[in-house]
Amino acid sequence: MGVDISGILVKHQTSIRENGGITVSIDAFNIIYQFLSSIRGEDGEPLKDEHGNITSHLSGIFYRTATLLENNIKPVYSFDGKPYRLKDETLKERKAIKEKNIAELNLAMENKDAEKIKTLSSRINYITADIVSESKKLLDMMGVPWVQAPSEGEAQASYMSKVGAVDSVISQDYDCLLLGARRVLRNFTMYGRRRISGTGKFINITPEIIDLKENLDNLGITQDQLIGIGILVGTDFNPGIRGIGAKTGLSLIKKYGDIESVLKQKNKTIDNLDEIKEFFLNPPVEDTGELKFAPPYREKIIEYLCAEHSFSENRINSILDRIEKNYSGANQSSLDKYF
DNA sequence: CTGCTGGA
DNA sequence: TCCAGCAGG
Repeated sequence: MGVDISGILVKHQTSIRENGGITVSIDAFNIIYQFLSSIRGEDGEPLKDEHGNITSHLSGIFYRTATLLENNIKPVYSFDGKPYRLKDETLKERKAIKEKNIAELNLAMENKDAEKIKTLSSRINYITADIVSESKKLLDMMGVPWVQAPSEGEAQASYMSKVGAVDSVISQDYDCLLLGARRVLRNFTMYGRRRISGTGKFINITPEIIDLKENLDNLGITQDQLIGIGILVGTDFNPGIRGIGAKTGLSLIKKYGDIESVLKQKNKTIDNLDEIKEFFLNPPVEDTGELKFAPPYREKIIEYLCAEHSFSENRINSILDRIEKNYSGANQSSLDKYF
């Protein structure tokens, strides 16, 4: 997914603890999609409340956000607006369906459920307008700000790190670096072992931090050249040049100076090259005002998650207790002011 | 994905 | 006490 320039990047192992106090941006659609495909019950379906409404996104957002807040990390969620004009909607949709089917297929294979494997292709999940509005509503109740990106949420999230509105972007995608994010945190809330899909094997996952300036200095290239490497390798907007991976891309860009010269030497073309470059250099984004955080509004959250959506009151209360430790100085008037 | 629990 | 495996909604 995204731009695979992993092979040329310097990464540092980090931990949630040593990042206490920072502010981070998160591409909301990206993680909601992950939650919908990975938070599932034994039947392989997303979690649902007693009325049959999907709740995997609420579960994921609540627990993920809580983990960050408990560690004194302040998240801002960036929601997709209009897709960038270069994004091929049909391809994007097919890609999403494919990814979901792969995730479900892995699950079915683990369960050795032959019948389920057959029905996979007919089951498709979309991020609906309800899922989006429910997610925003929960964030409001948790006192966590979100921004509506004019276009791609990832571009907006990266821009906030670029201009210092947040410290880092939490993302698995290296696209953020092409988009100018100063720092990217990967595997940030994962700890210990993670199952490799399909196989029964586990690998150790550790959070890592990637610093843009450090990497540009280390590689001896400019931001424009990094973008050139990314486009040669392939982005969401172009398939990339066959035979060019991150390392080859780097040496070609360093040898010839820019992507145009590389393409000329290789006698290749990339459709919409200028527009793709423009997207990474100057994507549609907006300056955000002051990001306001507030203590979670316990009664509203209990009402929403437990009464309306069948979550366990014990569980939600104990998580809220943990979050509230970071807001011990807050008083009732600040709560009233916020809502 | 993350919390919780029961067996070692 | 620890962590693998299961439950959550």
